[in-house]
Amino acid sequence: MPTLRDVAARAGVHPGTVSRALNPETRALVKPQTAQRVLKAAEALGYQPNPIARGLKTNRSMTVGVVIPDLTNPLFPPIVRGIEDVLMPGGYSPLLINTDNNAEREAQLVASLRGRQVDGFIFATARLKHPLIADLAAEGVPIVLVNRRLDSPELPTVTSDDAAGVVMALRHVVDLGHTEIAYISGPRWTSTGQARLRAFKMGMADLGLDSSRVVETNMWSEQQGEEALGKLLERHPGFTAVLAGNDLLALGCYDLMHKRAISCPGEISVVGFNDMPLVDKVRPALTTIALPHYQIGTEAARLLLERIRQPQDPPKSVLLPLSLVVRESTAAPPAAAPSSSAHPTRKGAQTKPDPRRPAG
Amino acid sequence: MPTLRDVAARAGVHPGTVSRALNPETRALVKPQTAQRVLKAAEALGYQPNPIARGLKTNRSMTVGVVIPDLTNPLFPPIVRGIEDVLMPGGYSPLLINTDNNAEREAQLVASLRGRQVDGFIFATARLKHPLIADLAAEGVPIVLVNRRLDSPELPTVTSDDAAGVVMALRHVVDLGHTEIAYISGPRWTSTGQARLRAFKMGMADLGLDSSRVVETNMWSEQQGEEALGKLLERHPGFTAVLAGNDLLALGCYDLMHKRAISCPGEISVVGFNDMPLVDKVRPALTTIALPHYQIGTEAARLLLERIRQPQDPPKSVLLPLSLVVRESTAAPPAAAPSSSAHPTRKGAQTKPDPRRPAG
DNA sequence: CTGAAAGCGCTTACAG
DNA sequence: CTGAAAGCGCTTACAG
Repeated sequence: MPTLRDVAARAGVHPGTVSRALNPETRALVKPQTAQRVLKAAEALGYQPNPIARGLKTNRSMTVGVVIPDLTNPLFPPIVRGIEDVLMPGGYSPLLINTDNNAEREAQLVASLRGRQVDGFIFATARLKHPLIADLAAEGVPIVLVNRRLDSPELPTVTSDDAAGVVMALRHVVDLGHTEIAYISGPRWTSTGQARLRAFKMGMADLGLDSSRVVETNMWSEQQGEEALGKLLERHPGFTAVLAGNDLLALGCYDLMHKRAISCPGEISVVGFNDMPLVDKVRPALTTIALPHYQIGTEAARLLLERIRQPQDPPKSVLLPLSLVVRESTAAPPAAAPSSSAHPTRKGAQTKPDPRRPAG
Repeated sequence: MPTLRDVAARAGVHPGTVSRALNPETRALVKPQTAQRVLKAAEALGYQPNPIARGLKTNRSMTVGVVIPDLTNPLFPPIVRGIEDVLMPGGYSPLLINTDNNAEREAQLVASLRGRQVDGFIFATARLKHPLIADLAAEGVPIVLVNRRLDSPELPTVTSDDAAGVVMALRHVVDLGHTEIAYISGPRWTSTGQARLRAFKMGMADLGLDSSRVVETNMWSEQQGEEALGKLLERHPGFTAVLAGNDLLALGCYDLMHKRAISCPGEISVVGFNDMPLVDKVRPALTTIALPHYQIGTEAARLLLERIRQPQDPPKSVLLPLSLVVRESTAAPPAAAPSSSAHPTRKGAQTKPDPRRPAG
């Protein structure tokens, strides 16, 4: 592999000059003709600068850490692709680590990434209390959060409007005629779990509906979703629709309903959250709130690049819009067809049926 | 961040000595007591060696390129996790790139990885003819292939036994009573597409069955699977079972059958290949041939580490076993119940029904 | 067994 | 505008 010296020799200039000519930011310092000569020599030799050597000098590695719970959770691949597709053209490579929701493992892997001199981090694993991330931020390490926030400090974040999503889901089932609605909440130690639960309670109260049918899980998993629906059926029977904190929890509901031969949406309607890849393929295809996964990744990467390149600019955050995707897991409640008497206390809900779906 | 010099100062020795004491491979060169002192000083300072500086000297980056078609294809996340889980404890970090099956994009991204001085590559994108990989191999770059091979040269590869898998699938549907069996082949420019198609033809011939109901696709995609089933129905009607070259093609069959209201497995049984995550969740849950995805990743990473550390050892390959997973997409053919008269020409097929499934 | 020195391939003040 | 030089944090022949 040719080095700077080789290019310098061929162009008949000093290596320092080659360095300046090749870097677009310093090219202005060298006479245009000289720059031309250098560029041509570099081209002829197929010269590629060695980022390791550059990194040693500039104290940057041109890599960033991307911290996710688990790549095999279908939510993350599109986000990671979005990150890569922005980072790589920007000259940065992502270094991916999976924490398996294990704080110790996370600390260890993050330490190894710091040892590799990563120039910043994208975290998809934030808990409301997260000393590791808070400490990193305090040290001035560029950080961007995706999906979830910390309770403090204010870090640049790419999230979607959790509350608005829950309200959309709620309005959808209410429009179908449901009034007895249960909620399976994700863990309260995540900002998403907390925000979505709050939105459910407020939304139900606004509609004058009973918001006491709630079970909280302590992880975002299918297993927990299955257990949660079991608890709901036991403790708060009589509901005809259940909103799940995310798609994994919703799929867990499917598992239990399959075992107990409860029909979905015949007896109980289910709404998820996230629109993970493939939830359109399950039966019944899942009605859910869609996040722009890929875009979450691209925006996060863009934000991080900004933090790295202009560290003193005030940190920006991005709030992405979401949308209701109506599929097969929601329908009118059994027996009581949707009529005005079926939802006696509704105030403020739009009665306009969803245009993508035949009424009733 | 403390450097070697800091440790040396604290331990009262020369930086060279610190380097030797800290590296397990050279530790024997320094007096045990000195080594102890150095280790303690390093510990006290929280010293972490800088891999960038080391890499500059040793001409290794401790990174490897991992080249896949597209991370959002559910087949790859478990493989990538397997790779990471072996590489990272070994001190290496994977650098992931997505080619989108675009040779130009692949060449460009591989070049950027080489610029980053990766110490080796794992390719999941091999075509039978693949000059890029062949050239890299000729240069002596450590390479491991997963899933697919080149026609030459012999590179270390982690694959599963494609032919055996097809035979398992075939025997399964024959045991259910099918004799009119179609095949949707993946692209012939991949070793997997080629090997599986051959195995189907040979297997059918061995059973004395008609193996002419074949359509070849030019990509592994749902879309192509849907089109292929359409062609089969048009050109070779009358079959009661279809084996798909992989799960994506099988899911494409589902799409067409859903549109045309063809019942699966009522009218046509479908068998996939790969057991991608989530194909157990689709309806009907897909009967398929399961690959040990995660293990493919771990084995590939292990093989690559061997190639990097002992380049002159002869290259090894690994052939992983697969297994039939019977779910809901296969059943006895319609009308003709499985009886001896229904498969007049069977020779050599085991008639023992699959134990995991009630007969007929 | 340990020190002194050179050097990996770059970047960047400092002169001129 | 360009050259000469120092140095980023390591490793590793070479002495002693």
